[in-house]
Amino acid sequence: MPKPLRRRLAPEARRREIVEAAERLLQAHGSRVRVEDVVREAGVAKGTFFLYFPSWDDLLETLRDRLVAEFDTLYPLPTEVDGPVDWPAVIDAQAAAFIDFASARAGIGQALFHSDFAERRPLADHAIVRLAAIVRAGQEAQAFGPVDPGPTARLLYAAIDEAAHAVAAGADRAAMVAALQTLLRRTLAP
Amino acid sequence: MPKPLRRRLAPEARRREIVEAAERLLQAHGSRVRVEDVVREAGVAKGTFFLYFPSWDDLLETLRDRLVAEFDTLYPLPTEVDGPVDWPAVIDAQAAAFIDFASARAGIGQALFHSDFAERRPLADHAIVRLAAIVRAGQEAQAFGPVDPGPTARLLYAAIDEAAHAVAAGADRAAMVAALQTLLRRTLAP
Amino acid sequence: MPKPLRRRLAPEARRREIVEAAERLLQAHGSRVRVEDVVREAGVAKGTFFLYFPSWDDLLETLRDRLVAEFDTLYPLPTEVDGPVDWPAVIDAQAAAFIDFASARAGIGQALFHSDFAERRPLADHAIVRLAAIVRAGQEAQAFGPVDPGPTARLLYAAIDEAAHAVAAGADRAAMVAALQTLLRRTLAP
Amino acid sequence: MPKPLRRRLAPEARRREIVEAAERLLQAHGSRVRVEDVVREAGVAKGTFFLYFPSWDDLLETLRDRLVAEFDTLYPLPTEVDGPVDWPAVIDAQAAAFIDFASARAGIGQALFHSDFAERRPLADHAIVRLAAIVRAGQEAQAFGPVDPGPTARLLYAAIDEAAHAVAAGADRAAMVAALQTLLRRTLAP
DNA sequence: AATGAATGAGGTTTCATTCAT
DNA sequence: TATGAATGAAACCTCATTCAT
Repeated sequence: MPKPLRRRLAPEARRREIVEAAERLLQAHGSRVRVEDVVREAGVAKGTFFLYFPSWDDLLETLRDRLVAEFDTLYPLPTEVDGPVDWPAVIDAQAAAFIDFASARAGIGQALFHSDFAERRPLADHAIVRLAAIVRAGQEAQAFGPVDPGPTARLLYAAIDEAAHAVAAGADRAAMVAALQTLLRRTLAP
Repeated sequence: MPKPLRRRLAPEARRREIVEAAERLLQAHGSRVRVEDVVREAGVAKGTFFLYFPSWDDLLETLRDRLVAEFDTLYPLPTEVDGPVDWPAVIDAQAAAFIDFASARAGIGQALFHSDFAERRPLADHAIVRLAAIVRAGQEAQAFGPVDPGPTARLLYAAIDEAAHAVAAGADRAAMVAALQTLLRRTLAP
Repeated sequence: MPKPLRRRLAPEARRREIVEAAERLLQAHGSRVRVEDVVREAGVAKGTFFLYFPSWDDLLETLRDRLVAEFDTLYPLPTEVDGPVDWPAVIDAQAAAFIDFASARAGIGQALFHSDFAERRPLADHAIVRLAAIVRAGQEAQAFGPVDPGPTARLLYAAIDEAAHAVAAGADRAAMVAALQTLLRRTLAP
Repeated sequence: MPKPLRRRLAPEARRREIVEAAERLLQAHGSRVRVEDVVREAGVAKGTFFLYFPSWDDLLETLRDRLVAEFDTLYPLPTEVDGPVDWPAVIDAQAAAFIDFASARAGIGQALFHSDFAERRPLADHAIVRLAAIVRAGQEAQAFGPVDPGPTARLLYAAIDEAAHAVAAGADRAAMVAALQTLLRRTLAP
């Protein structure tokens, strides 16, 4: 049995390895994953885990922040500096992007957003705030009707999230995207 | 001295006692509730619990079925035997009913539908099927537009559920209902 | 391998078995003893331990209370109902009794009274209060001089305890008892 | 960029830094202090600690030796070269000195002398030997009575230590010193 | 049918000590 | 000499489930 030898890494690198190991496992097995599994996957000792994360929930929180930041980076909101924005198209694109992003990460999504963890450590509604901002900008540009942005953004986000969930569960992507776009466009129509 | 055997109740009654004890506790404390808590609340021994439910998850499943059936009984769908049906009004009424029903049972809802349990034991999409039926009936009556009933029902259900969640969490009920009705009517408009 | 079969006992009996197993081990190995050791010695599962004691320190506290009560029962203080009391003799007898009692339980004494546990869960100074009561009664009976009972009792208890410790560690019992009795009688002499 | 090597200090100085950091922390927090805390306080790496002390207990032993030596230096025993010695006064003075010395270092005292460490690494009874020497010298000078020096010194030390402990815990210093001096003088009186 | 004592695998977390750099 | 990332055994504790009574 080849002893797996102690590899010394820069803290950020080791931390990232653990995070990525967790990501892989959560993706595959959802919230059944435990510290024990993560350290095996990452090839580190159990103590090493707690060197980087005070508790299991702190790892999940890190993962959640990472995921949110990653989406924001991949799909930034347009600004008006480059000319007028086609807000309906933006909503469509963001929704489609979210579906693809989230349905490709269904296991993680379940573990982070639809599990007991989400209940224990509620998330500031970043995605909803983001959506509400789009709605308000579209309203200012006369592209959207006079819906109440806050509550509406919340409902739309739920629909988008559900679409991602459905696609991940095997639903027809094209049908879901079409239904979602109908819902979005009609709800926000002037 | 013969033990004071608790034979007071017929099996069905005993089973119901346990179920109702669980309901009360889940409502109050969500998915943190344990077998231990339920048997204490129900006034039965731990073993008795497993006499009636092979596992904890089976109790939750029972609870889920009960909840679904209760809603269906309280808010039955109209049939056309009594004359034409105002389908948009039906959707509105069902949505409002759901919001009130679910937001009054937020703890249970969390434990049954937004927890690890929901993942372990996925639910046949009863509520969505029901909504799709309404959509189809409305379409046949020319009251709704040509949306794809299955996917659309799924998205609408997500929005309705989210509205209930938001109301339970303290959001303004009137604003949520208004936003939701806008979304429903516009999405389904002919 | 003969599976050790599950023995069902009355709670008090099982609790006593655990306590006594702990007593044996602490006597032999002092504060190195762990939950794991106790359950093995008692022949119960780990969970059973925590069924009876919320934490390890709670077991130690139980042991401490037991020990104190046992001494009080074995060597009760005399009352004046049966005629005048020879207080110097009482002090001598109590001290000798304590030495024998405690030196026969040195391991336990260490774990309960001279360990980090004693620091974490300080004990109400039962033994000192008891000694102070004897000093005061002796003073009222003109048998003892005008020392300050509280502080003096504290110092005398320390001396008695140390004598027990020394005897347990192999010191000559007769010499320790003699030195202690000299100290007690002279300190308290009228 | 070359690492800022901390070669500032000679080994002896570095070692003393660690010892003093430990002293400060033990004084403040007793036996709860860990290696981690000490190295942070001393500003050295964890490995450095084990370069100077093979184990945690070795540090504590060093600390103990230091403390004993410090007391001996601060309060040396008188010799007869300068004329006759007032042995009862010496005992009183040493006791009072010990009380002040030890009660000002209660945290350290707990960690070194009243903890599991004291059990793991028993101390050669330096303080007791010292006290016995005083008793014997006093006896030779006819200042003390015919008590058994060894056992008596042990008991007296226990009383003195307890007095320090009590003062540190908030007891009235004057009352404790008075009670202790009564005990010492009477026990040793000719 | 009912009980509740007992189980034990599984979970998180701690920390003195090691060792690659 | 110094560092600090890494280790891993060991600790405490939980709780769904079992089974002798």
